[in-house]
Amino acid sequence: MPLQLDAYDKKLLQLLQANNKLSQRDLADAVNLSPSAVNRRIAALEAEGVIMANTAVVDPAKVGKLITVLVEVTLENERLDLLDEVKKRFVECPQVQQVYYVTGDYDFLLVLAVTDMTEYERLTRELFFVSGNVKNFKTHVAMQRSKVSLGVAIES
Amino acid sequence: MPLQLDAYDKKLLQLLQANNKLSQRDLADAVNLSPSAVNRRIAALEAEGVIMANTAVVDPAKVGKLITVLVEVTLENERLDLLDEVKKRFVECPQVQQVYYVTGDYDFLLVLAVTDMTEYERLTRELFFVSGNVKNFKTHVAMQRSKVSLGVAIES
DNA sequence: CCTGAAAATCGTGAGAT
DNA sequence: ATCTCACGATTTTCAGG
Repeated sequence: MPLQLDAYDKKLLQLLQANNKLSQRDLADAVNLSPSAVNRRIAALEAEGVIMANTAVVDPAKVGKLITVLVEVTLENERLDLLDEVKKRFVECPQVQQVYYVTGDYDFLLVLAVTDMTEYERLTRELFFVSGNVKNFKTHVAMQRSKVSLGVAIES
Repeated sequence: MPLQLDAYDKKLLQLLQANNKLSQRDLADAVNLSPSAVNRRIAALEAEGVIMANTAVVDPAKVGKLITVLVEVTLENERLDLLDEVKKRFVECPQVQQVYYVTGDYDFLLVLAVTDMTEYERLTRELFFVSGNVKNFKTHVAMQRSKVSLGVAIES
């Protein structure tokens, strides 16, 4: 499943993860290919799903989301349909950035970007109490977001 | 510090978080402005740091990073210089996607994308044992990455 | 602040290697 | 697979409201 990526593809992925607004000409210069070769390779990487999305990263603080919260959630019951129901609720909440279903002493880890603790408290009600399937949750407030990316290390 | 963003800016941010490759003309149509107005506003959002980066999101699995690991790290000593030293090590590691310094019963939460558990084990040595300031760490392997984004909810 | 047009730059497909 | 070239589209700047 890890596809065949040659050195050109890897270099392009590194560059595009850092800045996907680089022109295909500049990319071409950087990797020593022609612009049209770059164009084709990027199209292929997108078609194969290696590049899943192209996004602007917004600073939460600059749009009023001053608080990042990490939440460990433990379920009452892990029956598949109940699990999916609660997962769906997490995923669809716009303040929830990330949802991981994990091994270990809790079931989900959530990352949220919220305006203030009042908003967070309201969300806890919507996300955890309404369902009835959440046994407990533990809240951690992030004092620092020292590194926040989705960047993947691409080995040369 | 939450800047003055009008309805146009907010709509543009929503659209660009979903897809920053939309042409300025399409954006202009979507928000009912001229393309050049859109151009100016995006430039301003980038200059103000509201848009922090423009990135291609890579599927970790497609480039061989099959495992996502969440790690809770507890330090021995939170003296500022020691804290910065260990934080720096975390941030600079390319397999580490995210570093949060948090309140609660541990100090850091890390998100890593790794090839396999062998690579993770090697990294634990580099990141946790070499420093000497890590009291303990708890590893959670993500069975599902149900939602992974840096998207911020922009209230209309 | 905006619009609209001109100028510069860029993406993309055709054809040849 | 690749490159070069040319065309159409896009971005960007600037004059005027």
